[in-house]
Amino acid sequence: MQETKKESWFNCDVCIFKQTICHFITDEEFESLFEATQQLKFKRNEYIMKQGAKSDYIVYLSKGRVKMNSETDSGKNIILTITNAPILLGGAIMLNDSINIFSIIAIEDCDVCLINIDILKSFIIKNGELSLKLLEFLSGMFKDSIYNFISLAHKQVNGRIADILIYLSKTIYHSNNFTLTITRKEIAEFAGCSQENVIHTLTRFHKDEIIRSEGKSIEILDMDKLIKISKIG
Amino acid sequence: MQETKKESWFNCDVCIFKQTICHFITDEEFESLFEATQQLKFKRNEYIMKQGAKSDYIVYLSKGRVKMNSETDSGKNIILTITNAPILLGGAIMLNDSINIFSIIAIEDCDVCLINIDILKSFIIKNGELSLKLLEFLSGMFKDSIYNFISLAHKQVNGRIADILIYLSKTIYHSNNFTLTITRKEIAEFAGCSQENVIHTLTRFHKDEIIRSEGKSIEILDMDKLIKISKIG
DNA sequence: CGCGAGCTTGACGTTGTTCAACTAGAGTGG
DNA sequence: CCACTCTAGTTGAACAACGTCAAGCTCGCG
Repeated sequence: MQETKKESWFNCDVCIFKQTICHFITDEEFESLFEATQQLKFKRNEYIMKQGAKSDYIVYLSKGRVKMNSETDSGKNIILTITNAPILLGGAIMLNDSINIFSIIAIEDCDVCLINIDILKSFIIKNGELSLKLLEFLSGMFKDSIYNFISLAHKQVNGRIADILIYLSKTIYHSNNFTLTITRKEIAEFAGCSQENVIHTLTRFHKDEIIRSEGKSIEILDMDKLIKISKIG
Repeated sequence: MQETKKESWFNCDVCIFKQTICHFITDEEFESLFEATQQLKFKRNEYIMKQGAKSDYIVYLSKGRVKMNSETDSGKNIILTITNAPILLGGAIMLNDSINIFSIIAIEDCDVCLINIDILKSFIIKNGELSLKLLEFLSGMFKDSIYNFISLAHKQVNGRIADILIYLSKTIYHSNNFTLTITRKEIAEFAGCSQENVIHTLTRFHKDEIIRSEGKSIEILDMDKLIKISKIG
């Protein structure tokens, strides 16, 4: 986790955040926002935003994949959702008070911009189009969490694992044949079940020739069947 | 579900939405927004906003209590959260596209204003402070859902029912001694378990003198114990 | 080589669902 | 006034789903 400011090794010109959000602000405004922005690199398992802590920034993830993690006092974890770049992730600002109710943790090497909320807020007040765009952006991050919530509540493990495999393939790795960057334990935390249950389910899917599962490598052989399992629950 | 426009039987002067959000817009702007606002009454079990449907309004709940409900193809329901007036509830606008991913259903008689999104959007663009306030308001509605999600994923039925009882007492009915306006089936849908399991758990709590449960009437006798059960899971 | 982290397997007990039968109260119609 | 029906709530027993535990495996790394 190293910081290199002013001498940006990120190319802001290709940044979605700059292109869409900052499209509405002047060059000088962008400069002052940029001055107050930290550009950081995170490695796997490093905290980008910590549950329980105050944060005065929102996170723009320009490269890599992260998990939103909630941990109990007893040390149990659940993963609200997994997401990948490019995306804007707001912790505190979206939740009305300044304390994060979940953590954002890198599951791969990530490039991140931490954008100061106060300065951004001052622009929002001056610029309505910006705020509308921001509203759209930030709200998007909840959608996946809610979907996962619904999946978790409605379905049992078979269906939930099917959902997760479909989600990983379509939204996270963009392929039917992908190499996991998360552990079975993390899949279990995502599905809200035990690690052993994940493994049992995966081997069952493997035997039924719905997927090919070999260590970190997973290939979806029969997407239709997987969707059917997801629908049944 | 009857409509009475222009001759408002709601008193806008005591409306939180008007006081906070509309504080930032002019009287004329408020008038034009008011013209495009439907004031409606809903009875128990009526849909205020329907899952799968498009909606071009956000919901201001000025009286009553509602549930956010998600239903599967197979007819199973889960309740994302229950909330009460006064509160602003956005469906589509918060979720980046125009299709509602859950329903909002009255669980008691409700007074509701349906506020046109397009007109509101035009004010947001013109007025940054309004949009900031709106962002805060709308984001609040997700907080409870996320908390419930975490409870559901982390805990087993004992802890989830404890969570729900605490939530109902503190946030919904504002008393340790309240009369339920939802059925056991709805508690089950809230807790993500079967109706029988809810009843078994409630009678267990009753026998252990943690609560007094008599039909719709519930009294929390030992809040400390309930909190302990919630923490253990 | 030895160690540890991640993964896998099967046995077993707990938790929770399903099912079926029963109760209580509210509304309806003769 | 009494049947009747409908809905909500309740109970217990059988069964399935799931978590826990314990043991062993594999692979990368010092």
